[in-house]
Amino acid sequence: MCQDCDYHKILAAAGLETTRNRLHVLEAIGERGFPLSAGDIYARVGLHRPINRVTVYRILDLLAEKNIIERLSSLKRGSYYGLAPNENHAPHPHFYCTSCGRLDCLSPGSLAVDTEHLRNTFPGEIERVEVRVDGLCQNCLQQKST
Amino acid sequence: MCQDCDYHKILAAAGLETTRNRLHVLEAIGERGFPLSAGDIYARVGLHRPINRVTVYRILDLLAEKNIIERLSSLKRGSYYGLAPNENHAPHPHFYCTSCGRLDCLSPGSLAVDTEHLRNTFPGEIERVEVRVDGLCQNCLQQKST
DNA sequence: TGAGCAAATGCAATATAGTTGCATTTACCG
DNA sequence: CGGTAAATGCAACTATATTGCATTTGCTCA
Repeated sequence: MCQDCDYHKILAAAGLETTRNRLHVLEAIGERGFPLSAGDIYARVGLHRPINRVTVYRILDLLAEKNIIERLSSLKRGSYYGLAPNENHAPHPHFYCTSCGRLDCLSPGSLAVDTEHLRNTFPGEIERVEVRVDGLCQNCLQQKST
Repeated sequence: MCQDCDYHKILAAAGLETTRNRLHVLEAIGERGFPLSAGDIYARVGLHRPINRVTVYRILDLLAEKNIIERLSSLKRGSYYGLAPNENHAPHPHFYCTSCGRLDCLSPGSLAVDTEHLRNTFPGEIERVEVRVDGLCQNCLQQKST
């Protein structure tokens, strides 16, 4: 993710002003193929223009609340952020490597979860389902065996 | 979870000494029907006997590493801990209420995930799959509507 | 255009969760 | 009983995130 998303349009659709910081944050998240930590995003945005750490956190909170980005969890401290599912991106599971700490996107179809039954029977309200696979990525696995 | 687990036996099987602190940590986790945060566990164990925060963290790390307990993530900061899947407990998804912040166990069958295909095709090594449903629990949903 | 205003951002201080190094205590083994 | 390794305690520290308040930015309407 993502060449296909017009960030300006997305922000406007959510009723948010299109500031340079917000665009840079979105670009930082979208230009990598995998979710980033707040610290990573802060560092990447900072390459373009000085920005305050707090501003990054606030933008991330705002974008997550508006469902533009998605907050993802892992076994590491701190959250990761990726573009939220939308017309261009189907919801998909992630893979967390317990060795190198990188979070990767798995293809939407790689792990089928049938939420139908739960949605029909659960007494509360379901907003989203997060599926994360933990283990060793190919790289780390190979390095261990040599 | 869990009346069915003999914690002493479980610790011994993992080659760990059965200290009072470890038993109290396991009891604290097992006696509630849902996973607890490190802070909760620290507080509950402290009711029996003074214990150091660091000791709790170290025991949690150790038990998680030995697969006796399972570290769970949520949208909140910090991890939750529950008894790990074993002969008495099938792996199961969890529900995180974004309003009250409580993490609950869902029944093992409530959300079927077919990992077969992924396990056959994934180039790395898969250790576990964590499935978390986010939304509003029944309680919080009712309180909002009144 | 520019004054007024709300939203966005910056900055410093603080909070929360977890970690590290080292000293002390406990529990096992001969 | 004495020696030794494991477990625990304590203080300091790190990383991540949040809060309150001051300043800047950018939109709106005269």
